[in-house]
Order: sequence, then C-alpha cells, then structure tokens
Amino acid sequence: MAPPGPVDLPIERQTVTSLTRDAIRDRILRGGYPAGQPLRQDAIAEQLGVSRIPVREALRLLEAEGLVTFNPHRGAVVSTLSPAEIEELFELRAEIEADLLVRAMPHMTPAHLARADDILDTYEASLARGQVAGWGSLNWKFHSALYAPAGRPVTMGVVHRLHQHCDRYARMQLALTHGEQRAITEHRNILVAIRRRNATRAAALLRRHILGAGQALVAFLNAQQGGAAHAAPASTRRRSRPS
Amino acid sequence: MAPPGPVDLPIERQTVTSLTRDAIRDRILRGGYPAGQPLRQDAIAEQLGVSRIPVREALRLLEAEGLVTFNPHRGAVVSTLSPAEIEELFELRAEIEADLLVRAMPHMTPAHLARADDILDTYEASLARGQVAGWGSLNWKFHSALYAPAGRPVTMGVVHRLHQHCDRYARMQLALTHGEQRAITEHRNILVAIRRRNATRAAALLRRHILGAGQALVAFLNAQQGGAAHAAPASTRRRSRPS
DNA sequence: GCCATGCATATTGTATCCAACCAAGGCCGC
DNA sequence: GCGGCCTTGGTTGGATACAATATGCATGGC
Repeated sequence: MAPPGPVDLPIERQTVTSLTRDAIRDRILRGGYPAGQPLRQDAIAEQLGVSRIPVREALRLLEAEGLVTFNPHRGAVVSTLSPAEIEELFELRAEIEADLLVRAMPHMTPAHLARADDILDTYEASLARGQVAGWGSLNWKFHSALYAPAGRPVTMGVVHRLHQHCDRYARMQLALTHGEQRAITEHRNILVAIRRRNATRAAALLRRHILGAGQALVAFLNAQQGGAAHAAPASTRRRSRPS
Repeated sequence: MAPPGPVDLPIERQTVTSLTRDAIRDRILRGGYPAGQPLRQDAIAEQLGVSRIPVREALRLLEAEGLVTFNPHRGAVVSTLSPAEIEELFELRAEIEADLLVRAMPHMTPAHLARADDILDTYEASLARGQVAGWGSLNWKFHSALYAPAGRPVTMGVVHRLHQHCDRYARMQLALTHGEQRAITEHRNILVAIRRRNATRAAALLRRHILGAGQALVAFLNAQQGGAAHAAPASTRRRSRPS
C-alpha cells in the first residue's frame, strides 16, 4: 500500500532482507531508536519502502545478534544492557582480545603494521572532521587488523559481535567526553609496543585500553542516570503489572 | 527498566517459528541433515506441517546463530567447520570457561555444588541407559552450573553458543570413542578440586578437560577424513560482507 | 466508587500467491 | 564435434491477505 511517491531511504538492489537488516542495525547502533520503545514492523516497513516480511526477517536476524529482543505478539524492542552487563562486555573483550593480540604478534609483518597505521590515520582524519558516524567501523578495522595475523576466524567473529554491542554505547560517551583523542593515543602506544616486539606490554596496554574505555563508559552512564533521572518527555510509561 | 533479578518465566509461549527453529536446530545438532546438502524450505515445511514462512524465519535465526549459511538465491546449507576451526572453538572455550570458573569459585555455595552433583548423576544415569540424545543439554547444564555463581550473563551467552557448536561435532565422536566415561571422570575431578577451594587446580583441570575433548575430536575427524576417501573438501567459505 | 469482565482495536504471526533468480540441458552455429 | 546461447524447470525472495493474540477502554456488577 505504499504510495508511488519517493520513499525515505532508496535501497539499492541486493537482497532486501539483508539491506533492511543493515539499515535497522545501523539505526540501532547510532541510537536512532529510543531504547525500550517497541519497533513497529509496519512503521519500519513503510519507512524503508518494503513489505513487512523483510523487516521481520531482519529483526529476527538482529534478535539472534542480540541487538533486539522479541516478545511474542507484543513486538520487538531494542535490547538494552545494564551498566553491569556493559562492564562485563568490556571485561570479556579485554580477556579475549589480549589473548588474540599475543597470538597474533609472532605472525605480524611490517605490512600488517603499515595497514594498522593507515587505519589509524584515516581514523584520526575522520575524527578531525568531526565525523563520529564511521567511528565504530574504523575502530573495529583497527582492532581486527591487529588480531588478523593470529588466524582465528571463529574468535574474530565473537569479538566482532562484542564490538558491535560496545560501540552502540560507546558512541554517545565518546561524543560527549572527548574520549576519541585518548583512544587514538592509546592505539598509537599499542602499535609502538608491537613494533618493539614487546608482547607483554602490548597486551597490557590493550587490556588497559579496553577496560579503561569500559569503565569510563559505565561511569558516564551512571552519572547520566543519576543526574538527569527522568528525561522522559511525557512518554506514557505504562507498566502492565502481572498479577 | 528491566528488573534486576532473573525474570520469572510465566509460560513459555511457543510460536510456530520458535518451534520450527528448535526442531531444525535439534536435527542439525544431532546430524539429521547431511552437511553440505542444501536445506529445502518446502521439504522442511511439509515435513513439519507448517508453511514456508516459519521455516524461513527459523533458518534465518539459525543463520545468525551460525548453524546454517545462506547463499543468496541458492538456499541454505548446514554450515560446517574445518578441523582447525573446531580446534579453535575448543581453545576459545577453554580460555573463557577457565576464567569463568575462577570468577565463580569465590561465590560458590554448597547448594551450587550439590546441584552440580545432581546434574552429574542425571548425566551418568542417562549415559548408562545409552541415551546420547540429551547429552549436549546435560553437559551444558553441568558447565553452566559451575559458572553461574560468577554472575556473568553476557559471557554465559557467548559460551552457550560455543557449546552448541561444539556439541554438534562432539556428539558423533563421543558415541564412537566412549569419551563419555572420560568426561564424567573429569567432571568429578573438577568438582573435587572446587570442593577443596583449589581454584588453580580446578581451572587447570577444566582447561585440560576442554582442550582434551577438542583434540580428541579433531584427531577423530582427521582420521575419519583420512580413512574414508571422502574427497569432499568442505570448503568452509564464510560469508564475507564488506561493510 | 472500585473491580472484574467483555468488546474493540491495533499489532503480530502465518498462509497463499506471484516474481526474480540460478542451474541445467537442449539447440544452433561454428 | 564442440562451445555458446537460450529456454525451462525449480527454488527462493517478497508482497498481499487473513487469522490469532494482546492491550486498552468501556460497561456492568458489587
């Protein structure tokens, strides 16, 4: 029932489901959907100019990715993590990624390092222009470039997913507390340690880098929640009480 | 705001899609579908007595779970892992689970241990009756009971997924090489170390337990592939999506 | 006046139908 | 005889239509 008028987001021809999934995921990752508010399939479908079926399949994919949760017959909502869970996310990342880095370092070639440098340059240039949109992607590119020589595809997949979750929350914190500069500095320092073939130090720096970011994020979230307790603009928050 | 504690499950409202997903996953996990053979949607739909829509959504869920892979217009196949990837799976498990166990031990109460004992008894009884069907579930119950006191839900989710993948391959190996007895013995030994509050030893035993199972499985797979002239290279092509 | 019950509405879940696409096999040209 | 093109069958992808279910409100009883 879409009117022949121009739809909001023109989608190039690929499989509609995957495009829809990417579109919704992208919006979730940049906070386009308010947390806790149900994702109306009809609304999303009309907005993207597709039917409800691709939207449903995309939502199911995202459910399995952990970004949304389905309540039977009641709709899907953007899944939110508690500060404790976010902290756990970063701790798990620190654990796995430090191990990955140690495994990767013996196989690292100058080409790998050059590529990491390139990514960091792009990263920095992007931030200098104030583009926070591609931050998560570039951050992952850098980290994965560091771990790729380990040759551990399965672990990489797991870490990639963890990164996606982290980025969703890190985005808002970074923009407000200027953590980007710190991230760049820490990235450069890690690269220096790697160049010196100091695996222990590189892993320690990486661990500190990740844990520090996590703690900063959790502190930010707690402060935000404590300070502005209810920023809800007259959102009728009806909590059906199960008897 | 999500309630802090574990939410009580009122009634597991099963929708056809979720039932279909469980059915297909169950079949995949017990090797009901030959690896590499495409999963025909109509066939599965007719077999389960449902329409194709729930089958499609179930397959998409399983895709995101990593159990099947979609080729754009050519259907879905049961995703297979190379021996190297399987070995990596177990190594990753060993890493994460040992860490979980160390974190859990300080919070472990006699009740936790008793529950683990109960699970092991059930496990043993089940194996004595020759039931390998519920092996994966019981194995996960035991391991998760050990890690639950750590209070790390996110990590538990990750490990749960890794377990599912491992079980799929472990099932066949266990049935043929009588690894069950060894698993039980090792489980008991781990419990003994935990009871003695020897975290280091418990973690070491757990790590050996997991890595040993993985190595046995990989050896089994290699022997099988070498013995049988199955030229099927099982090219484990992962979908690489440029982002 | 308050609580329970029934109805209305909106949203999700499922089925059926049509189009797009890939793969294979036959046909024609060289 | 062989290779390329086209047709054809079959499968998946997507849209529309219908059924099931939960939520919210109104109404009636206590």
